[in-house]
Amino acid sequence: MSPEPPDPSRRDQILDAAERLFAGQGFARTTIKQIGRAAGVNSALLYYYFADKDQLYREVLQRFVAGLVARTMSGSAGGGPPDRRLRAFVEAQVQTLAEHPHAPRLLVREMIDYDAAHAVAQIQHLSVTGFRRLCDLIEEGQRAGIFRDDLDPRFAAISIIAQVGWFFVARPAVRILLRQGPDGPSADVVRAFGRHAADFAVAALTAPAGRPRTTRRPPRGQSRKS
Amino acid sequence: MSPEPPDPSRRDQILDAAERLFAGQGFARTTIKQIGRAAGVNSALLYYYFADKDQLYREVLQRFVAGLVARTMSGSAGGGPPDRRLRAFVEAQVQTLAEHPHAPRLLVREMIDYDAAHAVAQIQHLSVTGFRRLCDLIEEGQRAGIFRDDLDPRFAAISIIAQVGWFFVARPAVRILLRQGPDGPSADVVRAFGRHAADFAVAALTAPAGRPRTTRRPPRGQSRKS
DNA sequence: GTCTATAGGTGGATAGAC
DNA sequence: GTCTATCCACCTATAGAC
Repeated sequence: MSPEPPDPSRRDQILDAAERLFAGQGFARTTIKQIGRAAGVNSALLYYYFADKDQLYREVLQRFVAGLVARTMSGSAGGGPPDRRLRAFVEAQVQTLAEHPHAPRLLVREMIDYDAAHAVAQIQHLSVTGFRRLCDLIEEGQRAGIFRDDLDPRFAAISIIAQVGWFFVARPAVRILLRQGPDGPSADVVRAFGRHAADFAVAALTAPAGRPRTTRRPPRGQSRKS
Repeated sequence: MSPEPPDPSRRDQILDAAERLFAGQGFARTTIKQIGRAAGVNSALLYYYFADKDQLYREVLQRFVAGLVARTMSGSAGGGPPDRRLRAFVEAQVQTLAEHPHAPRLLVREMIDYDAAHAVAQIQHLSVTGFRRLCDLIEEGQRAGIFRDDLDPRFAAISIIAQVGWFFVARPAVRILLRQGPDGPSADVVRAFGRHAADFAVAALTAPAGRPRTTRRPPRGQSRKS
């Protein structure tokens, strides 16, 4: 494929191949031999570097999540008003996922197939960094009065993350819905959706300018507290 | 579990067991023998009713999607202003998924594992009904002037569906993020999130009362048109 | 470190009795 | 229609030569 890059250190070479395959066809359907072949090594060698298929999978996940966290964190860091940082957060999320299109599939598959049994540690990490950062951002905006304060920050954070997550996970459906080509939405459309998601989030959070919204809503005593 | 309902027609009995298992642990990890055991029949019998494991899976999907479509459609039907119907749409989506908590996992797994190869037909069906209905709703609200018109209706529809879809698919993560028990968010929290999602969607779509939003946004020539 | 060869286990699917 | 018994393919993981 490429003229044999000197030495991606074998180990990474295997991890790369594994990431591609796991993301592309899932854990179960990916065989050790496929990974070996794709990595250009004998399949038995995998057992020299990794204890078993399970551990290999966990390491792939770990490597990826670490990168994702680093990216989104740095994206929303720095100063500026909360809405600006919120926007940056969303766009960093989109950009990272656009560069690793199969990455979200890895995470989601993990959640779906194993109830995140392999990845609880990584997801917990994500939760105490990315998610928390987003919640803090929202709360800050609420205190500052530029975000409406009748939305639960944690729910809002989920809604915001969901937009982008779903867009990538449901790629095949999105492809059909938007009438895109067989490879899924083009890079242009992905970027456009990123801007949209940021707009949508900011619009939902922005406090209405004075007049109440069109819909009624009872005070609703925050039913979640246990 | 229940005192042996007389005759769920064997076939459905098998489909029920298969749906539970496929949703719970995925296609690959679910074995024919497991399904047989769970359905209380011999595994060989499955081949009397279904050609192979693949076809059984497709029938499970089909049965479920049909139900989902029927529900969300009737939920958003009827009269009322667009924002009210939008709210009804979201809440119908939540209610259906809450009653079939593993259902979205089935669909998503299908997209992730096989790029929706098994389910293109069903997804296309969803797209020409549920999704289109939602887009129409949004456009109607835009024409009526109660929804802002600077959002792309199809993107907005994706954002709206994403909230709920993600909430259920990412259940394990949501569980951790919201600090819920091992079984995932409680019924109360699910309902509360449903209300939130409707609020969030309506808030994002509702036209600002006069003054422009706080963030700048270039005219942006709808980069998606090819 | 990297390979060959193979043991050991499991799952999808079929044959055929009842 | 439903079951018993079994075949065959394939996959993970190990043993051991180089």
